[in-house]
Amino acid sequence: MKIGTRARYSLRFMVTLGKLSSDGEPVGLGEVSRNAGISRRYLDQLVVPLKSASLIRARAGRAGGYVLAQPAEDITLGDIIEAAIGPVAVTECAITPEMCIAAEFCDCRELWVLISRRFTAVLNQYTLADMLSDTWPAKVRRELQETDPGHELVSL
Amino acid sequence: MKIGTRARYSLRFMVTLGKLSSDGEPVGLGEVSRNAGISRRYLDQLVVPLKSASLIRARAGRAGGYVLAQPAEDITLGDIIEAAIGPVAVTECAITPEMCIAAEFCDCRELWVLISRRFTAVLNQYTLADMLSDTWPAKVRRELQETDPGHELVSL
DNA sequence: TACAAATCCTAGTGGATGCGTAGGATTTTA
DNA sequence: TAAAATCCTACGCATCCACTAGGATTTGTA
Repeated sequence: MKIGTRARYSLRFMVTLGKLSSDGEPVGLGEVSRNAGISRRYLDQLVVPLKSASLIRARAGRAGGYVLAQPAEDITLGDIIEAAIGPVAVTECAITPEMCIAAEFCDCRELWVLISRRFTAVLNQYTLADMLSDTWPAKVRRELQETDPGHELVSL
Repeated sequence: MKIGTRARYSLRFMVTLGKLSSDGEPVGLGEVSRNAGISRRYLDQLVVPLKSASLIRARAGRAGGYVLAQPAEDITLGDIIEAAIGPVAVTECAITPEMCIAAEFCDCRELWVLISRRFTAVLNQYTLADMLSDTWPAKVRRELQETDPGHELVSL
């Protein structure tokens, strides 16, 4: 149930782009590639859906590159992930109830819906600006403490 | 990032077993297979880790089958899923920070940890007994209303 | 106007993983 | 002793993922 590189790299791309393009000048994929540790060729592809979703704008040609198409405050993490891989859900039946409603024996769908919503809730709660801020780690840590105290499996 | 059949069927298996074995007599895989809509051969495999985790007990031989090894109240959904597919996390780096800590450019790990914990929090919040109760759908619905009101994408 | 540097578009491929089947050995009860 | 169940290992197939590749097009600059 792991999230694949498409979503992960897309997010990392957006974060990196946000860092590098603070002056508003377009940033080339080569530079992002070096800074984010993602193959340039692969970035080529990842960028397509982000552009279709109007999260970034491209300038072709020499001295071209990409810029955020909206202020980072207006781009939620959900926007990014959904653009990258489509609707976020933990099972197919959480998106398309008809697939499972016929199967009267399975009482699990409610659970998968609940988990899927918790998932998207986090994604919609934060924006790219949150991740760009240097208080980001502290913010997450605080959130973890509040909602899930006394859990130290992952140190963070 | 979908959950595979291993986890989904394992949960469905446990629910079905709970329903069928209320009298304490072992239930054969054939019967579960018919009731849960899962291939008997496949169940054969799914059952192994559940047994290792002491969630079910087997009786071999004729008139054998499986029983819950603990009261349904004591089996959390997290127990089941973890037995089926191992630690629940949305990325590898959420489990093994060392994998990513070297990469100083990626600020995404915190997010994946947060989401993973939200995931497991739901799983640990409910038990098999919850799912066996006929108030289960209502309970989930209430939970959704409270934490995420005004969200009607999936009807449930 | 030519060149360089960038985006853009479409395939294709190798590997891994997931899903399920299959055969048969072993245990236990009737 | 036969039947019905668990138990164990292997394998096959399909699908998806991650990434590479080649080249076309756009655009700024000398």
